[in-house]
Amino acid sequence: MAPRTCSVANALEVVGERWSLLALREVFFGNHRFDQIAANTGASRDVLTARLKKLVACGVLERRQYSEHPPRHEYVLTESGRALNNVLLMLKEWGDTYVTKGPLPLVWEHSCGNVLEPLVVCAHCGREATPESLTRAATTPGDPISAT
Amino acid sequence: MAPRTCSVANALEVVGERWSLLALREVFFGNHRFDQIAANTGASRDVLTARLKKLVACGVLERRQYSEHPPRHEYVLTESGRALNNVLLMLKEWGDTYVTKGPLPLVWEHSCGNVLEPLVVCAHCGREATPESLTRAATTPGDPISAT
DNA sequence: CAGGTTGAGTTTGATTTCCCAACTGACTGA
DNA sequence: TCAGTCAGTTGGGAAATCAAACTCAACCTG
Repeated sequence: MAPRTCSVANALEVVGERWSLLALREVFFGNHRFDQIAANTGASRDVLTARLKKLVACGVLERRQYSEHPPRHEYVLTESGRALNNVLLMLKEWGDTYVTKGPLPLVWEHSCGNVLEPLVVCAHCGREATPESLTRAATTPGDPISAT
Repeated sequence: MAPRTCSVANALEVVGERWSLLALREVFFGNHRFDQIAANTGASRDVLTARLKKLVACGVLERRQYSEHPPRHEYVLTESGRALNNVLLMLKEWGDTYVTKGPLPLVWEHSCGNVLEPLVVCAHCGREATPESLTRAATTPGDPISAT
């Protein structure tokens, strides 16, 4: 049986390997350079090289030259990379709530002045998207959700 | 330099290994049994055994006996596990938008009747949480975001 | 201009994980 | 009795990971 075709799986093919999301977190934080990313994530340098290369190849990051002599590059987010902010926000929220013990290492303040409590809502009605509020709208026949 | 303490990293310690999130996706889909999860994710059985064990140990899944003779178990989501729905939704959305080619394998319909377009908003003001709308509200001194 | 530092990786060799297929054991159903 | 299901476990080879050392080019310092 072939595994389910699924955008979650596709997404994880690109950013699901170890260190990828942490490297992206650093770029979101404004750390665009190899050594900063390596130090702040704890990834070993060879693996980080491979991850950054892959993220560039997949269009999540862009490798941009910021100095000619010596040639130096920095990593910046593409549109696709910026869109991963939502994933990182929800992962952080889940980690804050269910994993991190003690004081939170980081708290975001939203532009409205409050501490950010992220919520996933339906763009059409603005109500929360809970597991119970969702039903399958369309799939190819023969690929039911509960297929074995 | 020690890596940054961060709830994203903590979250990934628990659900960041390969197959963990896909296994959880299957449980969300109503597939609670080992063989179904193995078949639908494509994970090898030994790795899946280890992942499920870890998710149970971390309180994301619960292993529940549903038959005594023979002893059989199924995996169900805890509260912590259900809270991961948001992460999966955003990963799916990102995958839909930036990775999956061709028709989407799955479309959710929200209870409001529309196709779900998930949006991350601030629970206080209801406006979207974009990278630009966020500033650091509190951190321990000496751990600035851009620390190297 | 010798000596040290920075930045961005490569290389190396040992360790750890992963993958796959086969196997087990307890049972069911024909 | 014989095949099939379920939930793993075992074994061996392939692949990925780790940490530390190394490279190379350029810059900085006195």
